[in-house]
Amino acid sequence: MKYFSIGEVAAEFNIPESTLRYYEKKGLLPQIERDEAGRRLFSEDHLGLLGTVICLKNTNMPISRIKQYIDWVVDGDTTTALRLEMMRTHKQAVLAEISLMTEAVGGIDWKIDRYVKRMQEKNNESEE
Amino acid sequence: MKYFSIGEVAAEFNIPESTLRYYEKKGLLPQIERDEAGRRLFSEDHLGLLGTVICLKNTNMPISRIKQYIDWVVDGDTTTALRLEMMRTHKQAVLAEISLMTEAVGGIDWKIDRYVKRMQEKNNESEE
DNA sequence: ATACGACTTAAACCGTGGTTTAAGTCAACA
DNA sequence: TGTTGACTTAAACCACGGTTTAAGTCGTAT
Repeated sequence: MKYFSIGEVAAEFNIPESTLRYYEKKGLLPQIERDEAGRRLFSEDHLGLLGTVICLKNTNMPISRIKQYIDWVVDGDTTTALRLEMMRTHKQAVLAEISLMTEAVGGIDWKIDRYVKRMQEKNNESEE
Repeated sequence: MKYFSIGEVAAEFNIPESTLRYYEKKGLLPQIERDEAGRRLFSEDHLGLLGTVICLKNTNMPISRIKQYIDWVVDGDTTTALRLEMMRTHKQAVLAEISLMTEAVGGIDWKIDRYVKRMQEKNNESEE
């Protein structure tokens, strides 16, 4: 099985190594092996897990909750129902936030329109 | 002109009074008048401004940048072009974040599907 | 008169999510 | 042999966005 150094993983996902260490410490990347010199060896599984962590982070799930999810993943198939429920709940929260932001974009557009018109008026005046 | 107490504004927008005081201190709500006893008097204009602040906050604009925007509003029409550019830039950032989240919802959906199937399999097994 | 509720202040405090620092280990290359 | 470069650790530090605390001032209702 192929393993990756922390530097490779950091480059691959374009995040600082310090963040990877921080995630491990917080329990988001469990059971990372080490080589003889104590250096982390990330497996393919860890890359997948990290992808999931980043996905959840991108949707503003707090670290403590991501940890809960990862703990359940580690626990195996007995936690499928719990994970399913968490993902369904989270999806609803994300959709709610997307609508909030989409609504706000409407307000921003409204301002943009006003400013564009104001700029046009200013230009017209200067041509008179 | 009608004025509103901090309690009324807090209730209207459903945010703590402490947050309104914090926003004033940070410069997001400028030129709030006071009554003889030193209590804040929010004008209708302030309600509008607060709506804008909340809109920008809902789209994750940092306080320092919201303050810049408000400063420009206070400066008047000479800053229209600056505000226009800021709103256009911000809109692009918000749209980018919305797509990031929308993409993440795809990943979440994928997990939901897997877990649903896994649950169904488990139920089938228990019926054998 | 007094007690209550709504308000005031400055300053201290808090959780979140990392980032930075300092000191050290190790492998490989000149 | 010695000096890079990639890694290790624990602990300190940071920005952000508020929230809480403590002590005090009003206006009004009983």
